[in-house]
Amino acid sequence: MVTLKQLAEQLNVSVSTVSKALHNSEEISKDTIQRVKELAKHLNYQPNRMALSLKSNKTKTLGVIIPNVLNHFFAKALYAIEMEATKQGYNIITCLSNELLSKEKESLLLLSNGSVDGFIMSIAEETQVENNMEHISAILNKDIPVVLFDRVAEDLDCDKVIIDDFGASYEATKHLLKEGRKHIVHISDIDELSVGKLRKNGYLKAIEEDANYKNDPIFINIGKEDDLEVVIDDLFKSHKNVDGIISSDNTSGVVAQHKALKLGYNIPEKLSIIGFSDDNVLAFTDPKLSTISQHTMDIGKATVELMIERLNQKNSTKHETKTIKTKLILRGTTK
Amino acid sequence: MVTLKQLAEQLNVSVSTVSKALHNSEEISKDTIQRVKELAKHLNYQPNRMALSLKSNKTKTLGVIIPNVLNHFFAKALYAIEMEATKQGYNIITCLSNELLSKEKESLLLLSNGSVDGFIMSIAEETQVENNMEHISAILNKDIPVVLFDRVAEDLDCDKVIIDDFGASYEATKHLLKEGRKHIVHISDIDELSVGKLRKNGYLKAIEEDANYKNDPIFINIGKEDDLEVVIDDLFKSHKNVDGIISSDNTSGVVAQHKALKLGYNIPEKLSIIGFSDDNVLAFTDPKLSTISQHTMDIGKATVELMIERLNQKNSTKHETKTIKTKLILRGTTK
DNA sequence: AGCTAATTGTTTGAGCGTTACCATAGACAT
DNA sequence: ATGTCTATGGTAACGCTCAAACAATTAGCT
Repeated sequence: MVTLKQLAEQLNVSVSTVSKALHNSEEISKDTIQRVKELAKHLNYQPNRMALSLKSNKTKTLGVIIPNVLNHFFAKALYAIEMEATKQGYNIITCLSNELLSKEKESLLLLSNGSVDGFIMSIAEETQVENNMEHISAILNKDIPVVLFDRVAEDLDCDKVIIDDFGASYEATKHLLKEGRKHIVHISDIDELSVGKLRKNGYLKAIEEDANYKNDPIFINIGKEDDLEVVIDDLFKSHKNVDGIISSDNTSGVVAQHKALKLGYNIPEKLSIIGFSDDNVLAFTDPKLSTISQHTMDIGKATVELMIERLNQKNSTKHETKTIKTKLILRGTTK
Repeated sequence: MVTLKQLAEQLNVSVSTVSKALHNSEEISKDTIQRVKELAKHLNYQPNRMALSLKSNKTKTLGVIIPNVLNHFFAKALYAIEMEATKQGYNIITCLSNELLSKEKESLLLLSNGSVDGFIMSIAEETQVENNMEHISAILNKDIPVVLFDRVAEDLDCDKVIIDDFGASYEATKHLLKEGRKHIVHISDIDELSVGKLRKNGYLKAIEEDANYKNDPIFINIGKEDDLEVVIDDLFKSHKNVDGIISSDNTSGVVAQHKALKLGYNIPEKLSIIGFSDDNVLAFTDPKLSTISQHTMDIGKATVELMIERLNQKNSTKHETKTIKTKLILRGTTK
């Protein structure tokens, strides 16, 4: 890499002159500025990032910790985060916690040595289950900003971006109730997660509020070890009269639809399905799955925006929680 | 952040003593070493990454440039790369080219200022279409190592990790021929990509070699603007007698299967399907889709391994191209 | 005992590539 | 002379490491 020193030597001026010239300093003569810039361009000079960071104590880099990139929601969030960060002149260092507390801890630790200006993260499952947030508090105590998205923790004092999981689920369930459904099932593979609980409660609330709904709520939990398809097969075996399904993740709604069609359920006449899904699954469904759109791009964007704001006025201002609107998109699997 | 200087002041020794003590230098007395380490631990000292990098001219960071994270193959590759990099003590800065030459160029440029020790990348579609590799050569000329995976460029002199696209497609087609299929279609949404061409040619070769196969090859190209579902509907309309399908991407095989089943095709009795798919789509298929497994985890791992090798012996050794084995996995959509 | 020589433990200083601040040299005006 | 520009150079600092210098002790030798 070409350095200021090399430019200075070739031009027979001092390093500081070169530095100033490249910054268009008033102190330097037009002529010198031009000579310096020409050579710099010619030699393809780029200021060394590490030296800059060392000097300024800013890295222009964000640490992004994602529980699972193979989950479409997080892949899309990463996509949105990368886009917005790039737009704002930041790079992202991506770490995957793989839902493990240990990996999350390690990433946080390893990057808190001046590698990044702040962290954007969604909390790993294990971390939420064990409710162990010390590693995150530790980062906050070091005055490194953290913005949480989607899976957040109540008691962490930092910026957050969430959706109204409770409300979205409540609304979707209400819709099924309005259709007159009497046996509505809630399927979830994220029962222990904050968002999972909220979605479940939204469903529950809607059902409990409905005076005409006489049946008990039905919760189907997909455990880590469970085979989604088997669980859903079992569901239809044990609950032949199910006529509404709310799925709290991207895939189980689709699988439920497939299984139901195979069993001869008439969708949406006899059975309605709504999934917390992205449109990447639509091509696999017929009729097209009705979904709760999470506006993942907006989530990612808002996350980065909050972070940058925070970085630009580190101290002051109270922490903010931004709620991104969801949207119930009715397609072919609902009436 | 705590610095050596702060430790030194508190302990009344010089900065270099502290530095050496933390490195267990022989020169420092046991006693001092212990005192230093205790305080360091107590104050949670972490060496400043930027200072280290500036000094050593190593960042322990890799730039990873991915064409599209929403594509499951790349998400999985990213996953594998992150895992292996972390294992080897490297961080990754992730950039998404979104299939654009301009974005790819920019990422390469921005990170080549000492931000990373090397680049791992799969080439953007636009870059391959325009066959413009100058930005990558430029990086190589700067002596920054690059490892390409999956989508590579013949004439770039660097390490590469690929699969035998031609062979895999050839083998899969052969299988369909062995089943006695007479109207085999090749569906692709990556026709302009190096890998797309190879897969197509593998299919073609197998068909041409088969003396008993009398029909013309049938190529279905999914363009950027096309609606996959519409194109596949059209396929079945215009080629009612299709009895074999090779799909060169993760989703079109699945969609083809759905459409075919809906139209009443008997799978696999009357129609066989093989996709270049990962197992994430299996839950959406019934019978289960037969696939060419690309061993994406191995690809990612090999990529990082090649990179680390290269970094550890920068000069010397000729560049290597590693071919990861594929595997034809026959499930329910083939006989 | 009295000297050098080796050993031990520490400090000094330079340098990685930058930038910010301060200093200085020369030209010119007062 | 003194002051005021203009254009440039020098130095320190960011946090770290490494080579070299140094001081203080200990060992070795006559």
